[in-house]
Amino acid sequence: MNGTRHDLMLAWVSFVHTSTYLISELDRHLRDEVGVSLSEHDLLSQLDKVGGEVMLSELARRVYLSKAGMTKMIDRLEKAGQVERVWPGGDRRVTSAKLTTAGRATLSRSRPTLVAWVEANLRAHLSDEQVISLRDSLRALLEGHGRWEGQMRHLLGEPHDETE
Amino acid sequence: MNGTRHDLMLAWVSFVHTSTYLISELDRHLRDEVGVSLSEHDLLSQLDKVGGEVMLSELARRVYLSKAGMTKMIDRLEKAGQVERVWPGGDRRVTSAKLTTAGRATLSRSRPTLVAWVEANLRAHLSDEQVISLRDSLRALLEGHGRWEGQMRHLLGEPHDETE
DNA sequence: GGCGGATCGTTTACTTGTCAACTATATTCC
DNA sequence: GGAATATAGTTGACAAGTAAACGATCCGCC
Repeated sequence: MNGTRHDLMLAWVSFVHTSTYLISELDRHLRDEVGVSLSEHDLLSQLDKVGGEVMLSELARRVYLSKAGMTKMIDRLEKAGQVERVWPGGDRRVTSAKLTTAGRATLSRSRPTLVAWVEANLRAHLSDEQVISLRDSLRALLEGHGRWEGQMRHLLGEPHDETE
Repeated sequence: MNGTRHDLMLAWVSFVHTSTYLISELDRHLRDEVGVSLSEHDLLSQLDKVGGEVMLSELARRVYLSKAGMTKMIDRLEKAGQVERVWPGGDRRVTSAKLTTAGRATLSRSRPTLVAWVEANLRAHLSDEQVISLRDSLRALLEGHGRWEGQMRHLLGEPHDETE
C-alpha cells in the first residue's frame, strides 16, 4: 500500500468536498446578509484592490471567469449600480469597469461580514499552525500554477500601499 | 495589525481561488479524457464506495446537491447508461440508484486519470508534510461542520473492508 | 498603405445548478 | 381510522456559467 498516495487522494477529495460545502454556505450567507454573491464580492474586491479602472478581460482572468461570463456579471452589477463601464480611450476595443460609490458601500458591508464568517467557520476549527500551513500550501499551489497575484492587502480593508 | 487575522483571510482567499481554479481544470481534464464531469465521477465513486443501491436523497447529501439537482443528474447518467434507478420496496416513496456495468467501467478509467492528475497538479507542488497537514486540516474542517464521512477507501480502487 | 492574423467584448445556444410548487406516500397522534 | 404533518422525488421557471461565432479594432509586415 502506498500510504503517501492514499494521503494525497484523501487530501484532494477532502479539498473538493470542503470547498464545495464552505463556498456554497458562504455564498448563501453573503446573499442573505449583504445581497451580493461571493463571486460578486470577489469582483468588487478586485476592483477595490486595484483602486481604479480595470479592463474586462483582465478582470475575467483575475476572478476565473470566461469573457462571456464577465460580460454578464458586469451587466448585472452595472444594472445594480455597483459598477460602471468606462472607455478609457487608447485602444478602442477595450472596456473597463470601476467601482461606483454604491459599490464601495457594498464592499464596506460585505467585507466585515465575510471576515466574521471566516472566523466562525474556519478559524474556529483550526489551530494557528494549521492556518499558517494552509496559507503556505495554497500559496505554493497557486504559484505552481502561475496564479499567485499580489493578493493580499485589502482583505481587511487596509489602505493601499506598494511596499511588497 | 492583527497578523493572525490577516493570515486567516489570506488562507481563505487562496483557498477559494485554488479550488475554483483546480476544480475547473480537473473537470475539463476528466471530460476530455474520460467523458465524465468531476461531479459525475464523484457520484459514481460514492455509489461504488457503498457497493450497492443508495436512495437519491442520501446520494444528494453525499455529493452536496439539492434533490432537484440529483433528479437531473441521475436522469443524465441513466440516459448515458452509467447508472440505474431501482425501487427497493419497503417505503414506496424512495428511489435508489446503482451502478451499471458500464458505470463501473467508466470508474475504472476515471479513477486512474484523476489520480494521475492529482499527482501532477498537487503533489508536484507540495512536500509530504504539507500533504499530511492539508489532509488533517481539511478533515478537521469537515468534522467541524459535521460533514466527515468514512470517506476514504475506494479512492484508489481498493477493495471494500470494514476495518476502520 | 493595406492585408492577415490576433485580441476585445458581445450575442446566442446550451449546460447544470437552485428554489418553489406539486404528487404520492408515510407517520403521528387524537 | 382519519386529519395534520413530514418526507421522497419530479417538474417548471429561473440563475449563472461555458463555448463558439461574430463585429470591431489593432498590430506586424511586405
